[in-house]
Amino acid sequence: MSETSREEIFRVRLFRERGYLRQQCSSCRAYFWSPVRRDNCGDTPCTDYYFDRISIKSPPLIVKEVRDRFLKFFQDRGHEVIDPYPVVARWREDLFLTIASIAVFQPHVTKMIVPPPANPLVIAQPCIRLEDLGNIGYTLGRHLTNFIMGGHHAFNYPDKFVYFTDKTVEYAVEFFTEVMGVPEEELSLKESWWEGGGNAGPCFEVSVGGLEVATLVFMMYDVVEDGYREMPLKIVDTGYGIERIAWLTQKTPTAFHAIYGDLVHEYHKLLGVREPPDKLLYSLLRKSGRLDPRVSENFRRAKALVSEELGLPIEEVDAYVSGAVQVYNVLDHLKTAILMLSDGVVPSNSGEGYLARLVLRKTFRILTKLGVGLDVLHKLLDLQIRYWRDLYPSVPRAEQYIHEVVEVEFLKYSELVGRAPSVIRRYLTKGSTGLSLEEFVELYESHGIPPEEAAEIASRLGYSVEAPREFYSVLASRRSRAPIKKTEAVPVPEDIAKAILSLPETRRLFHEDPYMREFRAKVLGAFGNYVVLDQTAFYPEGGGQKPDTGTLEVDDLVLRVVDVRKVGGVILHKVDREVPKEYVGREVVGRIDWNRRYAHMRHHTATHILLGVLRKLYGDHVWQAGAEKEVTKGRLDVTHYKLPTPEEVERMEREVNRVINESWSVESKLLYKYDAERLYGFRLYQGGVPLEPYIRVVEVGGLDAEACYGTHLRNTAEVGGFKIINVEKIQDGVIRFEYVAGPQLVEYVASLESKLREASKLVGGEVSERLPKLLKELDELRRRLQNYRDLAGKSLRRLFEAEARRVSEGCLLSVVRVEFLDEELFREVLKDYVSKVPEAVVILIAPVQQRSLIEVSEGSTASRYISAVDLVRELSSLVGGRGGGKRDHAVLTITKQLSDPEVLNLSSYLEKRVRELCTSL
RNA sequence: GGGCCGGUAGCUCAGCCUGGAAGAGCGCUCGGUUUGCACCCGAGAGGUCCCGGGUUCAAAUCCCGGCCGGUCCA
Repeated sequence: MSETSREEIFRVRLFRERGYLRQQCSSCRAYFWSPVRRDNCGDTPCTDYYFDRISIKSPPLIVKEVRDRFLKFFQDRGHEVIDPYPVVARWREDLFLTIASIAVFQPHVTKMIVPPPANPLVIAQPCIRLEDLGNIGYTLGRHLTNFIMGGHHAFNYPDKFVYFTDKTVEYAVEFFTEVMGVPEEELSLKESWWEGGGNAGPCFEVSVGGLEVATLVFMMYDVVEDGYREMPLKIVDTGYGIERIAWLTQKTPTAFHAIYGDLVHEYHKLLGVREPPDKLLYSLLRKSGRLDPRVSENFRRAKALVSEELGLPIEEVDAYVSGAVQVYNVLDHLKTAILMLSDGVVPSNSGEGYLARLVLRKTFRILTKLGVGLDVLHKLLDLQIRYWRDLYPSVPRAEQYIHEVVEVEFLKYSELVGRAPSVIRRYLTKGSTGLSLEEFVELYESHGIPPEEAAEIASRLGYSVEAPREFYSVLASRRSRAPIKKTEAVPVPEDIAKAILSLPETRRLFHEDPYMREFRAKVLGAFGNYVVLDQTAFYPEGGGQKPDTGTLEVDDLVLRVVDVRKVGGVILHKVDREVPKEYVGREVVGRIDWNRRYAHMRHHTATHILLGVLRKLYGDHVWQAGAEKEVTKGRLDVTHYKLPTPEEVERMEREVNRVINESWSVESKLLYKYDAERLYGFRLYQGGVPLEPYIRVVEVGGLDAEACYGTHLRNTAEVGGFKIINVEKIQDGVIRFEYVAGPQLVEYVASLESKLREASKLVGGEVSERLPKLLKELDELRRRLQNYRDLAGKSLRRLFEAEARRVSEGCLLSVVRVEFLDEELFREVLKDYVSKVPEAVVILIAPVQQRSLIEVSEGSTASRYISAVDLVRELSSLVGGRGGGKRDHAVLTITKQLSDPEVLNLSSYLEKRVRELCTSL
């Protein structure tokens, strides 16, 4: 975009009409607009904060009041109010969390796949951003990990213009001056450029007294490889900082005071932290405008300035501030965690669950440092849950879950902390000079111990180590930013996918009548092994349901359908042979393998019932994390934080079977996306969010409603029966259920019975009766074997003693031949014997079938004269075989049976040789 | 989804790099000592070294595959 046209965008109607001046900031050189002359752009860090000194007509407003005024303002001006979406962006593949109000409409609306729910619209969207997780508190609340973004949006289509820059700026100025009562001359609109999520556009940053309170983005470009490409859709994307506006009206020393009200005091009390006097905080606030307090150097300077101004010792300022910052962190993080948990996140080691764990662990670290435990944690949670009841309706509904799962997480964290010292000790004994940078990294990445903590524990263990300064940069540089590869498995060969682009959507008979087994259709295309029809009852792989198989008959040719795939709206039948082109246009008769399909339908409907039962039993945090429906069984993975007990599993089975017995009807219907969402909420999207304006909703009584492509039974009774056959934890926070329905249940029982029968046959009677007896027998045999081994050991030892000959002062030689091989026993007896007779040299010769063994063992005295391993090497050159060992113990294995004369020769040679070796010293 | 760490006695762990007889502390049992709070002394029991395969005369140790747990990241 050229400079001039970019400038043009910023020259809006209101500026011309009211004589706003375009000026350049003396500090950041950016251009900005204001009705009066100013030296700077009015945003930090170009100015100090002074919003608390501006006289604003609005009374002090809490967050909820600001939100309501914001919504009402835009509602009065023709915007439809849209209910906020969850903070977990389940509808997006590329995001875990809702980071902005516009995220709600990406990508389906911004890519023009689906129209917006209203146009223009306004939304007060709770958002979570964890980028600043480490900086919370230092900026006194300018940065938060959660906030409400007030967004009014207009989507301008090529053929339908709503409004763009002029109106947007007028709304902003009117809102801040008329509704909030900010004197117009205090408004400053800085020209800027916004980019994110693959889109870009010019924007205004609206500031009041140093505080940026809104951003007005005019999204109009796609970011492409070599620059920008104009979008057909021009979007007004605004973000009003609801919390910041509340801060502006309340003029409290920090945004936390404005957001959390009395909770600030109560949290200080519960955490045992001294609350800093307001005077100190205001002084700090003033200093942190021009200095970015996220830079630790700046933060120190700000505190030094405060100390000077108030005449307080720096240590005191330090103590006050660091305590307060910890409290602010706990306030902020717990609220973020509560919001995530309320929207059904289950903490885990991957996905959005990991982010929830991250936030919680950071909080726990502070709590532990402050010496606060579970009881206080529950009180802290209680206070916030009560405080946010009205503003976030999802919070009170999840109250019990929040308490439970936070406790589970806290206990896990405590275990981690308890493990840390022993882990660090292991690293310290390795190197013993302290901890290297490498080791710090490994401690963090493999064990979750942050460097500060590692250093502290190490120094407690008597090592002087400091957390390396370069740690985080090293860590960051390691993060390979490998692009998220979305290698979508190509369902069909690429050339065929291309070839069918021109074909019309296939009429889906399996949706119109899931019970259709036979149908007539016309061949629209034939590509090698693939056939496209004008309509079909064959279900393509999708939604975890396996595809149908069956036959297609054309004239007298019978094609076996081996696979069915969907590309866009076109359904492809893969058959067992090439289909001649001339078949295009002919009529076919399709027959699907009904037993297979009916089994799929049973397992599919059973899956929906089970999910509904699970959500009823555990709560709304139960989300489908994956599912598969086969002929032999169904499989459902769900998010939950602990393995179900056998009693719970029984209860699930009873509940599902009750639903089956009561013959509930199952309804499928096509609904407009936004109607469906309004009716059922986000629980619809258990299996992902279809990017389509109309959604197929499958509803099982009042129990479950899901967006689903699959084929379902008409009535739950047809499921026939239900049994869970396996429950396991496949990942932290994810539980897998496997189950069978209908006739498969009989198959399952039959296979269990046959296994049991086989086992009974093997043990010779009823398994539960025979097994204890067999075990007892085994025990008895073991005991008896032990007796014989003891006996053998004793006689072996007696042999050593009987054969012992004094060959020299330090050597007592026994050469013993045995006719069996029990290396374990040999070792036991040998070791015991030589440990009691230090002069002993015992040579055991065991000539056994394929493998003869010669084992040399020596007492401590004898091993000073003779090296067992040398002796063995010498022997191997004499009689062959391979072996080795150490000075007091060695083994030689010969891969044949030694003959009696050989053994005799060996014995006399050994005697001679040992005598030689002992006396030569 | 990927990287990294770990799995040895009931518990906490050493041994693994560099292959050669399965170890320590705590706990447990018995005996002595003591009867003041982590007693002390002596003796003893306790092992699928996670599983499977490979290399080797020889594998807890080396290599490959898997399972389980943990952790960091996307």
